[in-house]
Amino acid sequence: MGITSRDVARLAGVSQPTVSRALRGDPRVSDETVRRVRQAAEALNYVPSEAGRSLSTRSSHRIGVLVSDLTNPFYPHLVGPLHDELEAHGYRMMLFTERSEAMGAAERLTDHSIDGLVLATSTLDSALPAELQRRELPFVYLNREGTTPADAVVVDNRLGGEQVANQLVASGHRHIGGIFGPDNTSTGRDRELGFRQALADAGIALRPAHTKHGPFEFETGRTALPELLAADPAPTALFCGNDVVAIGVLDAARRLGVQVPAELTVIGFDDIPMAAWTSFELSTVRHDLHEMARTAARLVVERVSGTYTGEPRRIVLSPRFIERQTHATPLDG
Amino acid sequence: MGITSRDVARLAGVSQPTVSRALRGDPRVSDETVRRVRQAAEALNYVPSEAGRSLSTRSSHRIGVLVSDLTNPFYPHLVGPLHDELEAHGYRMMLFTERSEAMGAAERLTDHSIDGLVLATSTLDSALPAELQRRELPFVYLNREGTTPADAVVVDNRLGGEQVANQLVASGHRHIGGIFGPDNTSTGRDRELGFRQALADAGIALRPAHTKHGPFEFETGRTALPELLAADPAPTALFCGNDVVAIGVLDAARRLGVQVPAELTVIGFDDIPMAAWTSFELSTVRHDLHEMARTAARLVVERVSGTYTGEPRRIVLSPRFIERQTHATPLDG
DNA sequence: CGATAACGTGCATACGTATGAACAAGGAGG
DNA sequence: CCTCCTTGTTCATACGTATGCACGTTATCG
Repeated sequence: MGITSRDVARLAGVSQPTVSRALRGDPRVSDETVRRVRQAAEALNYVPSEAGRSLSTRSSHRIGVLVSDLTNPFYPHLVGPLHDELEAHGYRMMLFTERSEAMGAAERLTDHSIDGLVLATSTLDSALPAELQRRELPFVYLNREGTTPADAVVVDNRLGGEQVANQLVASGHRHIGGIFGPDNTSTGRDRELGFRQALADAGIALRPAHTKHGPFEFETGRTALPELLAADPAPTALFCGNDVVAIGVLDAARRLGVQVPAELTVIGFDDIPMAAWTSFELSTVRHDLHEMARTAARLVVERVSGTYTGEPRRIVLSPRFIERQTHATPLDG
Repeated sequence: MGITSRDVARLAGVSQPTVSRALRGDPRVSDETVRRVRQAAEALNYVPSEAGRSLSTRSSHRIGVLVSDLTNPFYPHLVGPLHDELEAHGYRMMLFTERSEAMGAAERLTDHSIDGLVLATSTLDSALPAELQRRELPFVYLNREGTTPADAVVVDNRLGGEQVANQLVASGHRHIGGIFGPDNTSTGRDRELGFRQALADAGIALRPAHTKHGPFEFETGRTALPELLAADPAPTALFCGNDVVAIGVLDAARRLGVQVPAELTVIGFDDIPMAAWTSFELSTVRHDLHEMARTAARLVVERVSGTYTGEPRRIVLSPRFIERQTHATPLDG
């Protein structure tokens, strides 16, 4: 079986509580005792049991992170900084990769193995946030936000959508299309909203035949492109829900022999590292993924530690248009 | 504070142990009592505390999975199936993303928050496996294996390397190069070994100026290509340590204006989904990632549950060459 | 009808750690 | 010389669940 603090106590010739205090740096323990306990712990390879500690302190010092699908290249770039920032605050990250926020997710999250949660893939219609609130598990929205009020760290997605629309209009595009994210995500909805609004303000129509909706996945872009190009007139520019979708479009364009950007302008959103690959050189909307993740970590830590107990906070980061090689004036301009 | 089994017991008018038994499906509890307990638990939103359960049963029903870097597209494809298969066996996955198997990793892994571990990124010179063995934490090597004996699920990497060499030779290539993985990984080493052996058997030299080593990352391929092409004569074919490296090479080739496969044949290893994208159409060596992950999950579950207690097992999966569009006969053939 | 078995439930306790309170030993001050 | 404080340690117990064992009840059989 495992080594317990009792074993260490026996070897060091002290009581179990003294072992606990010595190793946790309680100032009431004498230096000499600390030395003896440390030595004994070392000799036995003692590692305190997290289960015991959690039970006793009623806190696990772990923060959950819920993402949907790690094979989507977007999420790993969020998870890394989250891990590091939580670590820096003395918390450990516990990653949950629920495909869907399925039945039972709330139960699994509230079994006291985490003190708080970062929701990175919440949908607007999800029942999970309300359920978490009811069960009093502190949580923070990251990237996407839901309808239940809670701390949130997001990008100004409307502004990003506007920036893209303005760029396209300024470049002379008049047949503009969009492959938007799911309606039940705040990111998908707001990017589309801002984009549509700015186009409308510029007096440019966005035809239904030039738009699609779909999950933020490679396949969405890949399958959408041929369908959109079948429209008459075909769009000369496409705004994609995020970079992963845009890269799917670029991949499909290659397959179809469509020249980008000569025949088609493609714009993404997020500026993940892959967007900068020579194979894609994707024009996109950049925001600071790392900063976003770090901020979310900070907020959730403040919640679980009780450092902050006030009203929900909403941190909004600013996006910026990044011009690369998938962006040009239209042939028929 | 949280709802405990005592609260449920009080509401249902039974004792705490009965609640435990009722919810865990102990056959000794009467149907009527089960019904009452269930109802009370439901009404209170009771979720059993994992910490309490772990402490009492001395097992967490959690399996750790240690990977280095999730932004490497290879790993998410391993993690997904692992998660599902562990789930199917009644275990939960706990993902650890240590950048390095740093000091203290062994301690964090042996704090009894996991019953066993899947090592997906072990290096040959790592001290971690030996340390885990000393601390008696069951573990399984996945994809890569180490020197400390333990269950392992791997690909026949030597055979894969041989297959690539034979293909290149059969296609008429004589100036062949390689961008191999790190020497301290079993995958890097074995693929290189098989490749070199088969070339030697065919009487074809592998010049030092045509080879490089580096981590299994995009950047490795991207930076290596120009250096290798500077050799005289330049290689007409390159075997890459894995797909991610090969995609880095393809990306660099695009930047340099090198035509693939007309001027350069590029071969990868793993057949991750991205290899099949139109943008790459990478010829590669396929093995069953999902099967590999599922098998590792099975082995580690057998270990922690005590179903299997015998000698270490080594499961070897067979690779198969997949011909796509980055593979042709050389111009100077 | 009494002995016995089968069934259902409660009691006591273990798991490993942390912590408030009690306590022992020693030193300072009156 | 007694009191009071300081310092370092131990005692007792809590945390929430699971489980061996004892116990009570009812059905079963001789």
